[in-house]
Amino acid sequence: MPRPDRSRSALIDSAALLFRRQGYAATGVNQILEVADVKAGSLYHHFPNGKQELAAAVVESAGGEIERLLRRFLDSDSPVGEIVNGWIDLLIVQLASDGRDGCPIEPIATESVNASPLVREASARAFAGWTDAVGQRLRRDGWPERDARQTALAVIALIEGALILSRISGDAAALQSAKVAAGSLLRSALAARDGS
Amino acid sequence: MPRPDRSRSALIDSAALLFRRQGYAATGVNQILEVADVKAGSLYHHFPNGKQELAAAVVESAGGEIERLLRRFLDSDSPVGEIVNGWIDLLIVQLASDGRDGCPIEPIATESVNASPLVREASARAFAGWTDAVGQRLRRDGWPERDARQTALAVIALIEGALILSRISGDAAALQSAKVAAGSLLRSALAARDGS
Amino acid sequence: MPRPDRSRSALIDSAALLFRRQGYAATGVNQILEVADVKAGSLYHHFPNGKQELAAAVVESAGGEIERLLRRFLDSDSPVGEIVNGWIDLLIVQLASDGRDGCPIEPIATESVNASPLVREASARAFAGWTDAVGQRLRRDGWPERDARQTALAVIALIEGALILSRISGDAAALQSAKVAAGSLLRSALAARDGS
Amino acid sequence: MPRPDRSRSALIDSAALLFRRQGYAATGVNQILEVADVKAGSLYHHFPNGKQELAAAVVESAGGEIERLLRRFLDSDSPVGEIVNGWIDLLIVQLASDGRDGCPIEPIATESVNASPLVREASARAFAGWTDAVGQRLRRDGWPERDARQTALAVIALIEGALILSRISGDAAALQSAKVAAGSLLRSALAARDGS
DNA sequence: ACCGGCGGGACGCCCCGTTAAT
DNA sequence: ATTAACGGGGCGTCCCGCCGGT
Repeated sequence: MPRPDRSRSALIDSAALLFRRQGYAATGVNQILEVADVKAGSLYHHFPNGKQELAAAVVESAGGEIERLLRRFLDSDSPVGEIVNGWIDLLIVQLASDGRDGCPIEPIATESVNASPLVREASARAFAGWTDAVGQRLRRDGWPERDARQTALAVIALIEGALILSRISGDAAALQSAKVAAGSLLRSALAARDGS
Repeated sequence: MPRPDRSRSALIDSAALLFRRQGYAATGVNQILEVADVKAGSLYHHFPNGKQELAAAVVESAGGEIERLLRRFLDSDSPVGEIVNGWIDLLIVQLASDGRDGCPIEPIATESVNASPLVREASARAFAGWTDAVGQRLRRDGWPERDARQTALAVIALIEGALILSRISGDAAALQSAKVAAGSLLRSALAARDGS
Repeated sequence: MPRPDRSRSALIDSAALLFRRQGYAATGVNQILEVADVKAGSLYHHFPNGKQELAAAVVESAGGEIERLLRRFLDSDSPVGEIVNGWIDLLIVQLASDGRDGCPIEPIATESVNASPLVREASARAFAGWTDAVGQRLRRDGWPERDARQTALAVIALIEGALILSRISGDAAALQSAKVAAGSLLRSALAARDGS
Repeated sequence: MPRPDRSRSALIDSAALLFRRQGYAATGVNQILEVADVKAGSLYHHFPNGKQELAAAVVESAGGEIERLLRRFLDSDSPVGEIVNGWIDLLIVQLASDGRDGCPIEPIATESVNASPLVREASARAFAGWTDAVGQRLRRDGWPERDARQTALAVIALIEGALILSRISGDAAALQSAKVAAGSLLRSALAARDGS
């Protein structure tokens, strides 16, 4: 007998995997159910608003998990630039994995931006959380508030974009360039601050 | 009487519009046909491989158009940084338009990355074209080949990523930050080169 | 804490309302549960045979209530014709109400005629009760058994049919015509008897 | 190879049969498709609004067919009362058939009255057509306009109601009583007119 | 005895992208 | 070169058990 609430997390996990690889619209609910080994009735019990609500839960879950991991990385004493470089290296490895996994949130977010406010808002929260994580670390390093926010946002954008380009082109060149560029952004601003 | 080949371009234009707003999988062939005012038979006359081939044509068309426009911008005598800033300003305006239009290619590309090599390759070509346009301008400015390529790729990734984040968050902050960051990347690399 | 058996009557009342407006098959058990503010477990406690048994209970309850009301009307000293006219006037008012309510039994009965003997028999009993009520009054007025039965049946049929036609056409014309016709049937039969 | 437009009429015929026996909501589209031996795609080609539009077409088709038949009956020289008696006898025979067939329109109409204006209006037209057919015959017999309309409406209501009661009770008593009552209504009014 | 949460399959209607015929 | 037909699958919701708690 399955213990209560196995269904819910199984659905989120399976959906996260499939959305990440195939996209939101291209992934059928039935496929998710099959992978999760859960019957349709249960989905509707846990997520009365169906696929959209499930997607929002996936975004929240994956976004939160990534944010926690990111914050743990950023808590280290290493320079931010090195931490971000390490982070991107992780993405490169993921990209080389079987599923050619990219960002777990971006496909869901992009496809739902004009269709599901529920998902859009969850995605916005997730990205904001990541940006805040980086921004707070920069502030701790002594960056002025405004510069910290802007640079954090640019770094997240740079990584997102590079991940997409790399997935499409099939090689890691974009991510490698992003490493160099992120290092430059984080260093150059530092230099500017030091130079003041 | 419609002149020959009205169908083909009407299909591409309509599909481009709809894919950009709704995504690839979420856009039905019937919807495209209706908007284009074209009957199903014509689609399979011009694009025997159906929706995928149409999407590839859209990517090629939109990608080429953007590349031509980008090259015209980059031909100016202004500094690259200013040109890129102007480019991003255009995207900010587009984002504020009715359709909250983002990149015309990225949604198609992301959704097709694991599903349609045809589209994936067309998308890769488009992004490579843009990157080359920027890279060539940097080389003309005297940048060494390797730096030019890397920085161009990073700038395109940065813009792509910022556009996505801005679309999702609903405000232009990410694109604004991208402007600052792009300026920094293009300037700092120049400085590094000059300083050497 | 809800007092025992609130659930049962709440279910019957809610189901009666919804079946009458939407029909039997078109009304979901979940909708009934929601309106009744009762959880699924309770339904299958009170009605082990589920929706069908609930429908039968609704028919029995509503049918009995109407029969009691009808008998009270018919107990008056007024001529039958006038009583029936008053009855139809009530239906006209109900029809003009918010829910455009028709007969509470007929939709359930019609939909179940070939599907649920349980409900079919309950419906037959309800209609037979109404017919008997009218027939008994006619006998009390001195009508011969056979005429009383036939005319009572015809009057009930006439009213049922007129109610349906009025609901569909959206105006009360059919019910108005039924008033005239019912008066004629009850008078003419009387005349025939007197004239004999 | 099926010749064009076989699908459309096959769908209407099959739906008419099934709706009449099982009701509208209780009949699944898939069941109709199976009986008609037609694939789902075709249904939505001929009836873009789906089940509702199909039901409206069924009502229109069956209603029209009955009206034509009814008018042919009423064109005869026999007295109206006899014609109506003959008509009811037909219904009694139908009721005794395998499918316990009742009115082909009433179940659809009743179930859709609060759900589908499309069907409601088609049903109203059908019933109005039948009423007009009887009313016109009465006028031809010399009845005054108002009496003709009212009596025609009452006769149709009486027959509809009796058919329902007979279907539910499982015997033809209600229809038999309706024969007597209809005869009385049509004769008594005639007598009144003659007596004037 | 009564109620609540969760799960289970089946099926609801609709529409998809596509192919053949007229 | 348009209208008809084709299967298959889209998501949602159906009605109903089986528990555990009270």
